[in-house]
Amino acid sequence: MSDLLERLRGRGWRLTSQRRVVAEVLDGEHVHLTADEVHARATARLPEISRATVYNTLGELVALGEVLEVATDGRAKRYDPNAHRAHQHLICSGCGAIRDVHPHGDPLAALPAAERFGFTVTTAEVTYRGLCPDCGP
Amino acid sequence: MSDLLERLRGRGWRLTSQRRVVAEVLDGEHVHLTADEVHARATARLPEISRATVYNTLGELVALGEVLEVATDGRAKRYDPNAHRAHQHLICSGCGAIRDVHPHGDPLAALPAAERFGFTVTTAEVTYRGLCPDCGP
DNA sequence: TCCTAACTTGGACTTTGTCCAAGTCAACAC
DNA sequence: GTGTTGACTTGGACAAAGTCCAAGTTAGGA
Repeated sequence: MSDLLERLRGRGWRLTSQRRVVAEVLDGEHVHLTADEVHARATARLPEISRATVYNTLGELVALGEVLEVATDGRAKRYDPNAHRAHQHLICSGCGAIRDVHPHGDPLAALPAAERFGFTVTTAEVTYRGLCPDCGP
Repeated sequence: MSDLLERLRGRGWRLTSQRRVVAEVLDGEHVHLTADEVHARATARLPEISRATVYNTLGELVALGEVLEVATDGRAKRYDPNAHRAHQHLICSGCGAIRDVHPHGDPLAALPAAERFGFTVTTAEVTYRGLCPDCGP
């Protein structure tokens, strides 16, 4: 993710301290933070950053394809910086913990043409749910 | 769904006019309504039904396994009465239309033990996305 | 160093959902 | 049929998550 900022600058992004901090907070492969969590961590480094800017920046990163938005439940969306390697999510129904997982095969291939109803289908998102070792079976 | 009410009564549910109306609104195989849409349709038949009761009743139907909750995006949850036949969802990124679809095989089987991290995995939910015929390719 | 369009800010506002005390009523007993 | 009672419903207050906007600030090119 360290070169993310350079990549974005190449795309005409204006590099502000706020955007830099948000990108730094999201750095790492296995992070799935809510917007509020991002804001809290960003505030630790840049006390005056506003919620609106965090939302704006996350929205831009998603639009640019650098971050994935994950709507795991009806609650807050989570932001996943691991956008450059296909993966799915495994979520604990007990505590909400999220892991990136890599199932076999391409889930898109499982949907036959007859079940596509004329749609141009582009993505298949799989959410596995269960109980993590801590939450017991 | 017409026998749903009888089934619920057998489970000790008190059969009120409000619950009957909510169940009737959800009747049908290919409905994916938000709580507010359910409330709007319920109000047409029973003007004084409250939002709280609609939320309560939907929550109970979900807990009883008669209705599925579908969190397709970060917006309102949708309620799917087609709970007794396994299926997945295909969503148009343009207009939000939702279709029930039936992919080949069991998506759960695609997740190898090594990718389960000790979780007891019980469900796999697949969301296909793309553009419907009306929204064009 | 200046200029300006782009960015940020705080607060008001919206949407979606939850909670609660008070009132109502379905179902059972008689 | 009537009475009783605990379960159900109601409206309104509240909360969480996110959007919007006018005013102020600033990155980066000239």
